[in-house]
Amino acid sequence: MTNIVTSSAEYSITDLCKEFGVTTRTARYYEDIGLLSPSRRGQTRVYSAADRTRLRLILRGKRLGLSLEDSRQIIDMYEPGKTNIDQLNSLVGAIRQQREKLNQQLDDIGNLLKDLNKAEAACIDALKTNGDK
Amino acid sequence: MTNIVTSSAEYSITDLCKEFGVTTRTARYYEDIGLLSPSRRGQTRVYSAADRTRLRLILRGKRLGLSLEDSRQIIDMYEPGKTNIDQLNSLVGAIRQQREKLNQQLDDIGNLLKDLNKAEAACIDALKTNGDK
DNA sequence: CAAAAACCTTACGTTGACGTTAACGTAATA
DNA sequence: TATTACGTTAACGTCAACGTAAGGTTTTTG
Repeated sequence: MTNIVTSSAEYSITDLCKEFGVTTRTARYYEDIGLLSPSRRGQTRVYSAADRTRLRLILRGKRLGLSLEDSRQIIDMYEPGKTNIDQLNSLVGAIRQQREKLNQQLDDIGNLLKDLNKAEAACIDALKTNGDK
Repeated sequence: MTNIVTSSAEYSITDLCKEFGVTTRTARYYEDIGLLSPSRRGQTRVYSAADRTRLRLILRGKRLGLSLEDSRQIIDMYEPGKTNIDQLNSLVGAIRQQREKLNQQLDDIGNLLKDLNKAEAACIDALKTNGDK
């Protein structure tokens, strides 16, 4: 259940997981590998809005077929904490690489959608032709 | 569909795999699980244009984060060999489901691209500001 | 106040998608 | 003729991303 007193949002592990349709095992696993790091109240995990956002980004990545390491990279892009120039430069490179991959995906999706349209049309046609046999 | 003069192109396993940048192990594995079924000349595999197309579709699926089983489903859509009406209907359902997933992906990619643009801009800005330290 | 619910850690198990090694056959080539 | 290149099967290994107990606290609820 959500908290009224502390207005800055907090989530229990089950609440958060239910919201995104993943198991608690998943959230704990993401913590194990350092993708999430909720604070603690005693032993119990307390997830902040920022944690929630990170999880959202991770799952978006998954929908796109990214590995968790890919997602980690991308999420790290949002917080270029270390202002080392070399790091920034390689970051720009990584960003452009990701963008190329995404453009390839866009292309693939377009083609696949076309294929699906054709397949559906053929199906419906077969249903019509065959429907009155 | 494609074939007019039986332009029977043939490919060896290494040629095909080199063309698509996968290992022969991969092609054999796809055969193991029934995703490819090249003919044989003696023991040796002989891949046809149709086999090549199937491989291309499988790899396109992979780029989109599909599992091999997903790709199998989709590829099977292209050959609705069995004109059972129930199958056709469920096929149409599957097609629409895939389309929804793809639309979700389109949305995700759009957002991710936006994020990457922002991240890149921030990087470049940091480089400019910091470049003359 | 007892039982159920929700939290925790630890640790072994599983699945998909191949990698890798071994052991061998065949065919062209130096 | 021997080396190289390409083909084969069989089988164990690996890695990511969790699933699934097992066993223990704490909190909530009837």
